[in-house]
Amino acid sequence: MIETTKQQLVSAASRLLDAGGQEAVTLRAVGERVGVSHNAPYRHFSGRGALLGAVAKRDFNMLKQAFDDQNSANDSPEAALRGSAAALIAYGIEHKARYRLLFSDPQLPSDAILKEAAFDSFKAFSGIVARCQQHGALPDVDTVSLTGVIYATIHGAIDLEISGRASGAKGLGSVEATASLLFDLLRNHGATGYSATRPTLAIE
Amino acid sequence: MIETTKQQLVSAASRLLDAGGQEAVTLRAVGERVGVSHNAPYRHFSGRGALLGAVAKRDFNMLKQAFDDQNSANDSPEAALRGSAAALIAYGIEHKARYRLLFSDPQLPSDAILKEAAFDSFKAFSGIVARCQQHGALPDVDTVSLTGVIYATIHGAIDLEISGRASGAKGLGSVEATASLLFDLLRNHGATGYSATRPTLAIE
DNA sequence: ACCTGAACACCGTTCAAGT
DNA sequence: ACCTGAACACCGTTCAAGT
Repeated sequence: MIETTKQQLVSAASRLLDAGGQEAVTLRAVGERVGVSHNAPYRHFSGRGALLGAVAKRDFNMLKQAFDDQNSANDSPEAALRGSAAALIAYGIEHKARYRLLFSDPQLPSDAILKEAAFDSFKAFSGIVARCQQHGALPDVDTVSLTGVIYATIHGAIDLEISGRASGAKGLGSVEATASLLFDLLRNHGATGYSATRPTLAIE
Repeated sequence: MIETTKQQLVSAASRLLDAGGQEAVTLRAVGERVGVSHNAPYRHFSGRGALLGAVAKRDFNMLKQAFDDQNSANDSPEAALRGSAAALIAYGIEHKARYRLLFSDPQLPSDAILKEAAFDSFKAFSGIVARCQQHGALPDVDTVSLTGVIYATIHGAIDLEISGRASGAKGLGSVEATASLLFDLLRNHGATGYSATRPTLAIE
């Protein structure tokens, strides 16, 4: 399965994000990796922003898949929730610049297609939260609002971590510990040694 | 009280952040606002990054002051907590690019002085959390870890909001609603119509 | 339909020079 | 001590031209 030039450009941009962050993704560097000139990308994307948007769309789809996989692989809804959180955290830690592109970059031009991909991944996560509520593992409040709290907490913890804000002498635990504490508190202080299924991510 | 050239450069950078975001803060635009050449800033800062660091330090100090003010103005610890959250949220909404600079920009060069300013504001917030725990308004777990959860949630909600990620058809409530729901849930589902002292921010 | 090379406007930074 | 103007390397983007 060989990649088209367009797909190669997206892959090259993803690798450059991992290697050197946003600033490393210049059209000249992307072109060089693929073996085309620095303005060949304009034949496939309207500009640098649209290329980054394509990276984001691809990763949103992979995250949705990871959430769906957790949902299928775990009989316990709480295990699916913790496993999904772990998958998102792993993605953030291992692909900092890409995580920020998807969840934190205000410049990212989001067309309808990208918005849909982002919403689909959110829906998959939200569905797991709803399952937890039905099993009594999470409080019985409005599902979307509750998902908002959980999503915000995990995102905030990841973002503070990968932006270096948590590394100060703040004594903050790992991102996993923060997420785990939230889940425990939402279960009414029922601290457990619970361990979710180890997440697998099909992201290069 | 006239500003020194150095202070004028910091103020100009802050206003440019508010008006046009990070990309609008070019040394040429900063210099023009102050009435100096585009490389005059190098006489006061080691470069663009250090100038932005000075903006961040100033704002961290103002936020610490806002938290301390909330702590003094409210007899109820929970009112101080909700007021501090509201102050942080208001700063984020009204100064999006500056908020991101302080709490989310991985490029921001953080020397020891800036780290200390950031830590001091975190400590002020953490002290309010501790007061809430003593009054039974928050669960009796490790204070720093609990502050980490609360801080992550508020930061995550603000960041998703100002990066446009919450505006999709996700049905998410306002940032205030997300923070308020967290506080309610941490009090064991005790939903209240609680209203904190309106925060005031001494930020231009 | 897809790509190239030159060119343009813009940027951060450096440096020699001025007061 | 503080500032200026020219210059450099780099960038995204545009455009005329090639196949």
